[in-house]
Amino acid sequence: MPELPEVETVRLGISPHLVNLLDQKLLEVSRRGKYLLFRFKNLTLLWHLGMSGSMRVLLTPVPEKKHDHVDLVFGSGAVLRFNDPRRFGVLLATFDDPLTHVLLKNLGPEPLGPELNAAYLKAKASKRTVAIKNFIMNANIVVGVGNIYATEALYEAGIYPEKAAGKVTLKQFEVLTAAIKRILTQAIATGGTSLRDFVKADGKPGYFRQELKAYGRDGLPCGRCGVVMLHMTIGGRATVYCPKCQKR
DNA sequence: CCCTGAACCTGACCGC
DNA sequence: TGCGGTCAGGTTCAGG
Repeated sequence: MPELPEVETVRLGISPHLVNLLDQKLLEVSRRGKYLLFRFKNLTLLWHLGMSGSMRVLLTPVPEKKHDHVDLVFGSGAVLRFNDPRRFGVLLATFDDPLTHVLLKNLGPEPLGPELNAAYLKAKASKRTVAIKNFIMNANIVVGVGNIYATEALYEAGIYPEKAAGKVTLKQFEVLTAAIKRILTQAIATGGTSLRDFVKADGKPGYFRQELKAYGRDGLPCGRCGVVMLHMTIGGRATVYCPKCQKR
């Protein structure tokens, strides 16, 4: 453990660069994939919620709860409080263009923009043997499609989740692309999916859970054909599918 | 380069 | 009530 001289050396080294650095306006909160970007004049905070992170805006003081890890305190007195039981979340500052940061530079296109389309996915999937579910969950291919929404999108598109990405047809990618965009858009509109931990900034859960048609419905009848939905594990993640509606 | 599986961490839940 | 095993919304990394 560093002793006093080492601590003092650190203090002298960092102070000239950092004093007053954070005493500035938050200009914008944007998003790239699942990363939140808090843009200030001289730096950007990159903040990822991991598996279990959530953020609350507190306008009046509130006692800390278990797994509250970070407060971002504003001049107004408002506090942005970060809670993350599993601690897979990430918070770091970058002083360069955040989009060139190692965590962001290799990310694929945003799913709701025109860059995500069937032709793009078809080209990227060429010759690849990985399951289509893993493929669309790969942030280097397209960002923002996690286990819930990959499961839902493949169900809606009628594609067997373990089908090799390279064997998915252009027509299937057209249907899949439309499904991803529709599902993500609707999930955003309903505040996301709350399974246990997740709450919105106002402390309330999201309501997309009641719209889920595949995720978590193994053993229940398919809403389209009535056949019992099945469970499988792909890439270590739970996957639910309809054996009749989802084509291999 | 691609693919797979393990690792990171804590808590909830289930069966015994 | 307790214990052990399993599982969970994401991402990175080692090894083949």
